[in-house]
Amino acid sequence: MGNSLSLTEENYIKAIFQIGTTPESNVSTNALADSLQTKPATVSDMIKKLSHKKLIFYEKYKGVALSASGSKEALKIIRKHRLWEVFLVNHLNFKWDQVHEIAEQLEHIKSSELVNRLDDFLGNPTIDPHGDPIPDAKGRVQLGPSKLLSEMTSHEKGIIVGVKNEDPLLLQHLDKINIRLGLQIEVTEVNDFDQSMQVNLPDLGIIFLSEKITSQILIAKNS
Amino acid sequence: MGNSLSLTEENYIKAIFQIGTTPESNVSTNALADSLQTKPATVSDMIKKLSHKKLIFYEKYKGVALSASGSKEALKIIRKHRLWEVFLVNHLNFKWDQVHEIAEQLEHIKSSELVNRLDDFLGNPTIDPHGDPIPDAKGRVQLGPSKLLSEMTSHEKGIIVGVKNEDPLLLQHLDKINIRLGLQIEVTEVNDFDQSMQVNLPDLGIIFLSEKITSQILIAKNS
DNA sequence: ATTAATTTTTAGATTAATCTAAAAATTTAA
DNA sequence: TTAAATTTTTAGATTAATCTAAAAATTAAT
Ligand SMILES: [Mn+2]
Ligand SMILES: [Mn+2]
Ligand SMILES: [Mn+2]
Ligand SMILES: [Mn+2]
Repeated sequence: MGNSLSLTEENYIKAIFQIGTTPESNVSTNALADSLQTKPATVSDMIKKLSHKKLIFYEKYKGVALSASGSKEALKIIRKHRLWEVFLVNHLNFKWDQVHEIAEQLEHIKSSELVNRLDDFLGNPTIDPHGDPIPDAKGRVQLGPSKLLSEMTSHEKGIIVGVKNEDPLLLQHLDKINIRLGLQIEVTEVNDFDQSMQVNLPDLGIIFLSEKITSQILIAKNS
Repeated sequence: MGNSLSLTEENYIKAIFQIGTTPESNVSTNALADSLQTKPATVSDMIKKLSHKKLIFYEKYKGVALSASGSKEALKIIRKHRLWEVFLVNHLNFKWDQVHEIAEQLEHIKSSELVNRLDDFLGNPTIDPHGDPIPDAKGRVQLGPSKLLSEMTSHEKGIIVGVKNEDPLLLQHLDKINIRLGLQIEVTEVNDFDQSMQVNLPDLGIIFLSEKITSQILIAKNS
């Protein structure tokens, strides 16, 4: 392995990993350009380079998918990102809406010794502050099955285990209405017209949630 | 301040700070090229850029010195570097010879909130694992007066407060012969021919040190 | 099945950071 | 105080990452 990825290459690999639903599903040039806030022409150039390095599979006009080594790299970056987020929240008292941007920088620090010691220092956490699973040193992830709150029906119960994205405005709003990971939640009513919901939460009682919110909250698939 | 320094610019600013003995003393193009492991031609280009950004004073063929804003930036980077070193040693159990390289990366993470929270988390340390002073949030350093062990004479006593450089081989050697910060040391003999010394250390007793070593060890100037 | 719209790629430039080789200025030595 | 040595700067290229504009391929719509 005479390779060390540049910061840009790492960001491409991570984006391909996160956009691709399954490891095989191809990611389009435009989707990457959107995600990386760059232009399709730039992406075209870069994917040629990554393909040449055998990190992705690429056929012209057909999009890209990560190779085995590409996936391995992606998981390493994601592991670092999420471990640093745990550090920032658990030890530096950041709020969950403040850590993503800093972790975007810290995920590029190169030292496997550092990552593994950080992992131990944190107590080998399995999820990050947003409920996302943390890959272990070998890149393995243990992801419990979950569904969106918006997919639940009246009288269903479950436990909040994650949020779908890390938009600070969403996270701050959830803070404001006292929704956090680990809470038991029960759907008391679903409004057919706009998919808004009334839910019952411990202590808080019944609150109203729009579909904008319920489609961002992950609930453990019980049993 | 519409400025954010690139990683490269930060490294130049830091190098100028560390090479320049006093804030006024001019740093030569070649000295910078050596320190940054690059070529003089490259340095010439970059110092023009930094001068244009008013981070340094520069006159052709006369070398460079940091401006007030340049110094401020340098101190911010050095603060981050040393705080991260403390974290790595005190919380992740790295040895003092393993942290410099990782800190070279971490010092470029941009978030003043992060640095200040890290500072608090670490208990607002005033020195790093090598005895170097840590600038506070306002860039102030409190540096106790010190001298080199090699400058001491027979029967002088003092306390080891730092090492002059962070070469892992030096640090590992000091570990091996059980020399560390905080030890009381007494010069028992100085050999005029090669400036080698015999010193007395608590528990260890009398050991022999070459000038290569004694010129790297800092002793507090007592009172 | 053509045509139109969209997506993707190529062509040609630009910027930051770097290099080598050569010219210019400064410093050191004879 | 000239000449030699050293240092520093300039000139001209290169590489990575980016852009705009235009061409080519694919996909969607008549
Ligand atoms: Mn994140
Ligand atoms: Mn996260
Ligand atoms: Mn260091
Ligand atoms: Mn240090």
